[in-house]
Amino acid sequence: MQSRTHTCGELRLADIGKKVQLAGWMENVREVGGNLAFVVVRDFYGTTQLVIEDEALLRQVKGINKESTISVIGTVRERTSKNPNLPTGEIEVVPESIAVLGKCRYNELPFEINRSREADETQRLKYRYLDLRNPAVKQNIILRCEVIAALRKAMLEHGFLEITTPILTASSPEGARDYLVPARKHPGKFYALPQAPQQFKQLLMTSGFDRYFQIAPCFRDEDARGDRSPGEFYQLDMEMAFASQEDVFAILEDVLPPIFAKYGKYDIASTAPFRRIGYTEALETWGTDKPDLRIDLTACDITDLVSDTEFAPFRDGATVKAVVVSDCGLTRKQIDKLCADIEVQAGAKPYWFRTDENGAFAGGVSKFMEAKHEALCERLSLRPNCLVGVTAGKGGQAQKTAGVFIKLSGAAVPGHMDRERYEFCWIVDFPMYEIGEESGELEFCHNPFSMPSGGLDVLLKAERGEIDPLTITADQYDLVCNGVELSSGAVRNHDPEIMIKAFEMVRLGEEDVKKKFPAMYNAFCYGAPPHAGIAPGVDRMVMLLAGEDSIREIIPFPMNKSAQDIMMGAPSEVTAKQLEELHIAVTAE
RNA sequence: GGCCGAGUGGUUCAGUCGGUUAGAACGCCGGCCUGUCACGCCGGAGGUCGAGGGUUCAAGUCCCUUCUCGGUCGCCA
Repeated sequence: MQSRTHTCGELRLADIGKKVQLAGWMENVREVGGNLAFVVVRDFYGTTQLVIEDEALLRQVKGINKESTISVIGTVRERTSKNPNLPTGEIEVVPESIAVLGKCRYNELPFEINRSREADETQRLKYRYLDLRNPAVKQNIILRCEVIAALRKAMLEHGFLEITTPILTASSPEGARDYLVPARKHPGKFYALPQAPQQFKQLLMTSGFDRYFQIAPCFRDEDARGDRSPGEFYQLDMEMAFASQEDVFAILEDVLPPIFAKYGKYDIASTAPFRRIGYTEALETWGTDKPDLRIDLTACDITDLVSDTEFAPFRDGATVKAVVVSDCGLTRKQIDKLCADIEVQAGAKPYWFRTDENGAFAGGVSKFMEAKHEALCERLSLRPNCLVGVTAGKGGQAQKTAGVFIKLSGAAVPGHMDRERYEFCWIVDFPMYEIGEESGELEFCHNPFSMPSGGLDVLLKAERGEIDPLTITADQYDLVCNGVELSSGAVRNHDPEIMIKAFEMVRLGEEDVKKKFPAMYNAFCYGAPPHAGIAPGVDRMVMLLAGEDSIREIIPFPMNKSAQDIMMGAPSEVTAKQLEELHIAVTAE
């Protein structure tokens, strides 16, 4: 026997008179008097109204708890009072019989299904299967599926092969904290879940696969953020042989804009070529390596103008940056709140002053700036009614604070942010090395797989002291959208000789390379193609497309901030027998 | 791990300067209602104010400790 002839989102005026069978969740019952009542049935596809006109049926319906699943056999009828807001609003079904398929045993739920987004998040996660009944919550999961399908289709069309790589693999010595899996057959040894398929995809290149991609699960044991799920996440991981940075950019500039235009909450998306911004320029101009280009504010260096003022934070070698927010109508109270929020995020206090309607300096640190009135007006193009954020500090602190000032004031002051669009940019020319804060010595800045721009020659020059190693950049790039780091990639270092030299710069050598990346080093000794790749985060992409602020809204079964799955009870204790088989002793209390 | 915020019926929240019986909305239960669609109207049940300690004649409110959740920084090659 058929379980249903139509879905709950399907019936229209054209179906009038048909005998149908529907199945779904009993969402609501509205009794309006006499024996007249309306029942809303919901399934994946929509809702359909049943009209109850019969005393026996009414009594039966009143005995069923909401959210039970029911099966209905009845006849489609035109409504006498239609609801234009619903796709099925012109018809209703007159049931002849209703059967309960799955009883909801509770007449009170942890939250109301259609308002679950307002409920406490812990409750939502504990009862995620109920939360997901809410069509608005479900929609993000549908979007996720559509986006992944579109990405996969586009990658295949561009000649990429999807190849899966191991989930149980070896711990990698660099990067994030690993998730470890004890090896039963090898006491004292552990597998690790991959932080990314990085080494496998490079090995695939060495094997002669020309274009690889994978919707790859990645595991990192680091603390969560609003835009960072704890534990696990997915990347559109890709790699191309005999390819340069330009080839990688061309692929993503071709693949992403149509998907953002089609599935995004906003209609406007950058088209190729995306703007390219040097890493150093990004820090100086926007105070961050992930600028939100929807905001029209930038930072300007005023160190030379204010280093001799009476104000201590601007003196003694501090860098001072200014951010001009024109046409600022914020009250004193609002400015204080803004600065307080900035201080929390930046870890340093921002200063400020403003120009009044006549262009005179007022408020905040204005009395220290007055001496340089003319020079500041010229440097910053100050007009009346500007708010000027001033940030100061050693090293990158002034930049960082200015970056947060731009981000928060751009969102807070009307007229400086065009929200309804997707603004992409590439951040390029990352430094290869930096001076480590703890060691005080030269260290890799990002990852050691990247090719130094200029290859072996620049490394040799640095070794001979002809150039400062800190000026060496890597062929490494980030893709940023609306202030979110979507992706990080690089032209890889495929040459063992350059690899060793790159390691020697940080006082390591061939043995260290072999020890840290044995498979890759060995493979590269057998003839490797130059190759490059990138790995956009799928979760963050869907989050941007859905216009959500929390990454948990676009993950079917997310963990909470503390990396717990309250619904499943993970992580959990295991039996003594399991531990014994794994040769594991738990020392924690 | 640091900092900030939150925790009050099933849910979301209010609760003034510490002062009588801790309120509202939604949900739930009962009654009424013949075209509702966030149905409406009347009535009712439902609270260890996260936990522990303290100050006080008196604590949801003040103090200390602690737990949980969220945001943020550290961290995330």
